[in-house]
Amino acid sequence: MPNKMNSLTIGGLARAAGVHVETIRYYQRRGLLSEPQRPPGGIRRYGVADIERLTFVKSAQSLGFSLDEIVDLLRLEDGAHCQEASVLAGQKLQSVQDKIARLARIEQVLSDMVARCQAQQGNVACPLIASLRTGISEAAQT
Amino acid sequence: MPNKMNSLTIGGLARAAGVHVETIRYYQRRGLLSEPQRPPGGIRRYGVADIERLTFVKSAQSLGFSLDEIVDLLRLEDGAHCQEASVLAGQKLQSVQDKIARLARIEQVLSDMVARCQAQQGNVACPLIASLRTGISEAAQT
DNA sequence: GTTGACTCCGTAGCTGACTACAGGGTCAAC
DNA sequence: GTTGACCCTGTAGTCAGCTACGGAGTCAAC
Repeated sequence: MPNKMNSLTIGGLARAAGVHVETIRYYQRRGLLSEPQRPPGGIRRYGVADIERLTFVKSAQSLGFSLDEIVDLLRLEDGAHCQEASVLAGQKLQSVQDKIARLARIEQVLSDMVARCQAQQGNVACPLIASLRTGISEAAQT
Repeated sequence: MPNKMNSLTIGGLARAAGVHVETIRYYQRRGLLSEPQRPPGGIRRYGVADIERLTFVKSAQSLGFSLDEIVDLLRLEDGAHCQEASVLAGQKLQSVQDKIARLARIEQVLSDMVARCQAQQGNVACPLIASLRTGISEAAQT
């Protein structure tokens, strides 16, 4: 998929993605986004793919990935050879599944709480800490 | 649940929770962990509940929550009145569900990739960016 | 009762992830 | 063909979240 209609300036890209121009440059330095070729005596242009890439970076960040980890994810996106890639993908898969499992437990506790709050008054428990207690022991709920 | 056997020094707590002593003090200043009463001319002691609380903070951080957001979660844990609490819990629930949804899409793409890499050789696609494309449009896969 | 490890408190420094200039070049609309 | 908005490069500053350090006090084992 090449660049179709790369017509955005860096400022336009920033507005479209909801980030600052300086953030885009910073990401380029960090290797999260490539710098398009600059025409001699001209300025660089960006396309829709760049907007989506930035949006992905921001989304992944809010899921608890560091920029270095996001570089890894983008390496997979950009296509690497199966040999190395599937090892990396396996590791990322593991960490994603782990995050999902922990979030699911938090979700359970929160939705229980909201439901019980609707049903009764006063105080209801919200055992978030217990929900993530190390062992993933689903027995033991005294 | 009161403090049963609060026998840890701050150093012991730090070791047990896998954080630095300074981090604990920092969290106390930020309101994530309370400072136990210091006996006159003595030192503070901590218990198992503190270990679990620290572990929860670290876990929540890796799920993309800021310390301020974790303070909110801990407010729910510590018990507030239903009126205010359920509004807050509802907001948190929303953001947790959103995170889970995005992570589930990433999981799908990664596990597909790993599976296809096992089945064939060469390069396989890994459309992570597309998986989070805004609209949650599950049609349109050109 | 001394000593070595540790606590307490305050303040300063570091890292990751931006964010803000400054000074010069480019573009497009008049 | 000028002007105002914007781009480019580089470097410095900011903010969240720690991390390190200094000097005085506390504890427990000898």
